Amino acid sequence: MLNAAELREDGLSDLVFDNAIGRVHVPKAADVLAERLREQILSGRLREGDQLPAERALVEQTGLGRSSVREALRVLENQGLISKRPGRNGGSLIRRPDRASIESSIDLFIRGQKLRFRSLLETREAIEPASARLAALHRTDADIRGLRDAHRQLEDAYGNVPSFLIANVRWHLSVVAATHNELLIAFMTAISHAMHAGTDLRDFNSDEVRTIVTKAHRRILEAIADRDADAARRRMERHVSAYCEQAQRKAPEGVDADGAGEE
Amino acid sequence: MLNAAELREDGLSDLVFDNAIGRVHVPKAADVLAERLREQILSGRLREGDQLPAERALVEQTGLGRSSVREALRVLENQGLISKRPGRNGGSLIRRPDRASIESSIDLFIRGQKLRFRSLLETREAIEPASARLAALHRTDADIRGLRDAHRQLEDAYGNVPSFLIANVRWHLSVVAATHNELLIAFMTAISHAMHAGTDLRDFNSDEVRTIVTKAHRRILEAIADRDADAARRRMERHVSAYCEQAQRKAPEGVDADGAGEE
DNA sequence: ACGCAATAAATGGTCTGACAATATGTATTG
DNA sequence: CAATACATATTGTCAGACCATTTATTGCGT
Repeated sequence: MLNAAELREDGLSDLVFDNAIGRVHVPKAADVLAERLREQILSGRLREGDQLPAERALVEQTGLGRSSVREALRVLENQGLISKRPGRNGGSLIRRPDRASIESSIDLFIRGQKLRFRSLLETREAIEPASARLAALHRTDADIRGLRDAHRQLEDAYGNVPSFLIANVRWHLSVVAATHNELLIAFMTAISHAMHAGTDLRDFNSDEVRTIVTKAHRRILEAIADRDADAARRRMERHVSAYCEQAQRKAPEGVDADGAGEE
Repeated sequence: MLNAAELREDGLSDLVFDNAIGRVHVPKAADVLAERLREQILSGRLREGDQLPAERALVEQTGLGRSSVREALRVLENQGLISKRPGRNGGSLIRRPDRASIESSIDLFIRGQKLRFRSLLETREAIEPASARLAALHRTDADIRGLRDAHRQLEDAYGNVPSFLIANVRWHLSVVAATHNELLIAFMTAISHAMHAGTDLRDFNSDEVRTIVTKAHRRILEAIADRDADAARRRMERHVSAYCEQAQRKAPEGVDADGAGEE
């Protein structure tokens, strides 16, 4: 294998390289292979459902060791580009990455950065009204059935705060699902996880709040069913911003999304 | 290591397990370790800047083989949770995941799913007006300087369509940057890459279009500088939706974002 | 005592070879 | 012919060696 060491066996070339280029980047074998395979997959030269060569075949083709090949495949698997199966006729099946990897990386980001809860609310305020509008435009009858179902669950869970919260999240996700926009769906799903974890149950502890929420949902649902994009959007905007205001009033400055209700 | 084989050395338990539980999931060693380390990092028991034990130390502590340990670390590195350095005093440094991993997973998703260009436009229509509003609310003086700088670049690039396009993207990213909302920044950055790749240069080929764009930007910038949230949002909404309409007119039904302008 | 060069040590990166676990195809046998 | 046993192909895992890279330590010359 050719690498940087051979490029500076004397002090002269050392100087040249450090001055002229600076910080020569030495890629790792596994990364190079992963990159090559990724391009082959994304460019369509390898199609979904096809099988990658077996590990040992890749070892032969690439001249790399099996550990490097395995690390490359591990990365691709992690990115949702392949899925592996052991056993005869097993191997690496080529897949198209789905929402899962987006969602997990957003989740990691939110948890890792200890993002302010306000950031989540702001993002939600951006996405949900637009989603309601798109849902009204693109919804199918099946979407409406799903929404009505989610609404029923919300009403059924009225007396149980944790269940109500879960049903609430599910309702909002149903709206986004009706947009048929995979990107918005992925964003909202990821945010929902964190929001749900970071929401203080006491926010929904009053009958009044739950009644208002349910009524607002009803009206939004009707607008979507009627394909009234403007109304859907306007109502959703009100609904979300009302909630955000309430949350802001409670915690005026940056509170972590760790869900441990203080004060 | 204990695994599924020992649970069904006779047909009886086989039946029991297949009927009662179905599809026993056997986690892989590397995934288990990665999960453990990830939780330690995210929970804060291992702090940013700390070092993970060396690979060979982890081998001893976990009882796993080095290849499994390495695959686990490779996954964590890929998720932006650690970064590795060779050499004495090298090792695995604990990091907080940044936007990079979100952006790359969104990018993979967009390319892998061959997402309709319309989906990107819709998402942009959701995010940008909200961003303009937040930028007006949260901007600092430095943000304004950055925006004016980006605006100057746009004007300078007026005559050169590819440069104009790049400066245009940069201007929009500057707006989102002024929101100081890491999540929105990550979303827009990721979408911008794909949008830029998928935009037909001819969309900006007329002087008229470029003049309109520049003027709209100017007015949005002023609103943000004046902290006029409503105006900023309204103007951005108009600006973006005008562009979307134009793009829709050109390609009324789902066109892949591969940038190869047909028709 | 000081500075610099050679050497050692610690660590990630890679290869090889072996065996285990798993899943499927194929032959064998009652 | 069906159920079972065996063969085979594949991923999963481990162990050990050696290479590459970086830093600490040592030792030597001045």
